[in-house]
Amino acid sequence: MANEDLFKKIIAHAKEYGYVFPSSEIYDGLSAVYDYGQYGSELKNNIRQYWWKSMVQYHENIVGIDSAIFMHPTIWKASGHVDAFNDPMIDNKDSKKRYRADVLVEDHMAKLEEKIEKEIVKARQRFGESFDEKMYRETNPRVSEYQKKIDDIKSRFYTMLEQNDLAGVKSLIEELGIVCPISGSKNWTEVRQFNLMFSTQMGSVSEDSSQLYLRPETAQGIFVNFLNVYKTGRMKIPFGIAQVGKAFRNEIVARQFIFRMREFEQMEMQFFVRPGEELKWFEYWKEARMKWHLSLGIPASKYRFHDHEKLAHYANAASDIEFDFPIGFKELEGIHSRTDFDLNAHMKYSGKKLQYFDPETNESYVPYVIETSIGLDRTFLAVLSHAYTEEKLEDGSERVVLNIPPVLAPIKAAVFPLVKKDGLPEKAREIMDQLKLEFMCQYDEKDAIGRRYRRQDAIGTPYCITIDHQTLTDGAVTIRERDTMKQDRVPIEQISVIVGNRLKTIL
RNA sequence: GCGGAAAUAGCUCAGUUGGUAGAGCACGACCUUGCCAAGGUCGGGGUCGCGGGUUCGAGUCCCGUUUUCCGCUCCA
Repeated sequence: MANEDLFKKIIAHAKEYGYVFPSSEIYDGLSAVYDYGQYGSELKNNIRQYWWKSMVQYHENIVGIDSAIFMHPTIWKASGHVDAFNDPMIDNKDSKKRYRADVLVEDHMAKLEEKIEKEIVKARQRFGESFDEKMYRETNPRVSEYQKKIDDIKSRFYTMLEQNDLAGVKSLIEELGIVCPISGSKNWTEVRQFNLMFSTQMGSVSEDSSQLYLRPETAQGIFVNFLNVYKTGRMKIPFGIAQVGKAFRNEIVARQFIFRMREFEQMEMQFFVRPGEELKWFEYWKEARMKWHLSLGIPASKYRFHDHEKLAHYANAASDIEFDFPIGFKELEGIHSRTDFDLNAHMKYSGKKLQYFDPETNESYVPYVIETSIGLDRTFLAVLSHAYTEEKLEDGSERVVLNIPPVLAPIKAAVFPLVKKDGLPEKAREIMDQLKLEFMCQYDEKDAIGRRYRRQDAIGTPYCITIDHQTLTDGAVTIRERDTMKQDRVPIEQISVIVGNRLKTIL
């Protein structure tokens, strides 16, 4: 596929031009961990700021927080992560398929249940109205045989899960003669536990209570601060709490460059609303978030919604904004209606009353929550992969240019003296020293002017400012625009206005 | 985690049947010059991913391992 080649080129470009490096590279790297380089960290910062401005600064009813990565371990029990993120997995060696070991056993039990149901249906047909199901279950030898098996499996199996007895689970699977639905073989690997949460210790004690998790999502930091922010910020529903921060998931397979990493950054906002109004706000935020994406100047055809049919345990509506990456349409942002699941859970586990007193209705209630959760690294990848352009110019030459939205570009302007003599570098330095107070700028006097333009194209700098001999007499410079390669002669005083104007493409 | 492929300079790669590493670009200095890349001279940079083994001798053959890519699998 041509797109795979494109993806490889983007990854190579990202490394070659200081956007993204493999982590710990001189030590052979670390799987699925990446570092942002000198331009990458600028771009990432700019995306983060652009999001923060549009969410927090432009919404009077949304405030931002920055909660710790370490949190009380009980939070992850309340959120459901401790249960949902612990899956025993088993592979079939013949089909190479992987299954959740607990699901295999549960499916087996479901099959036995089905057999019982069949017997009962048959018996009901036979006995007609006089059929007593309860009696039949207890007395029929075949049915009670099945039931005994199920009860036996249940009692052993759930003990095994609780005690983390993975070897036991494996021998149970073998004992039950469970076969792989694909290969039909019983050739199983060992059962392994995949805990999607990273854990670590706090303090020097090795007790259970000191075990901590690195947060697998930032949302919980907002929920547990709901009361603090609501009270101290004098917030009135509907209101939102936003946060940007790292989250960690020990993915079984983390791949595809920075698309799926084990350490990643989320930009989240939890919007608290009156129960019953959540679906209205869900639609509102779906639209608002799509607008944000389109404000970056990336065409609408690159985005689409994907409404979830299968909802997570906490949600009553969910939709993803997907982006057309070189690897296909993939999730970029999720908008979820999380109901009151999280606040209720924390209320239950903490014993604190996480309610809102509505002065309009004089009622207290647990607010419902609409969540917008966008991957910062994924947005970075979306911007970068859309920006990467290989152009064939009229004169037959080629250039590689990053058409990054100017507001996000790492370097806003580059300053060049046309030649390295005749006082041009001095003049250029003068302009540089002024401009860099306002924008991220770069000074370059090496190599031919054309080559310097191309270097800036490759890192996505929207403007190049060239100082020539004439500048010394007329106080004007040449300003060259990245996308069109057009040049204009403008007075020095106007540079900052022109560069600044292009950065105002916000919403 | 399974299967397949790959790993040589910052990048793209060459390196014959095994005989202790090359090119272009990039980078640095100097010279020349200038409005859309690749002038000249000189220079820096590699224990060939890592660890074993075979061999008088391994970038080259064998085994292991790490990382990356593709497919499967998984995915709040």
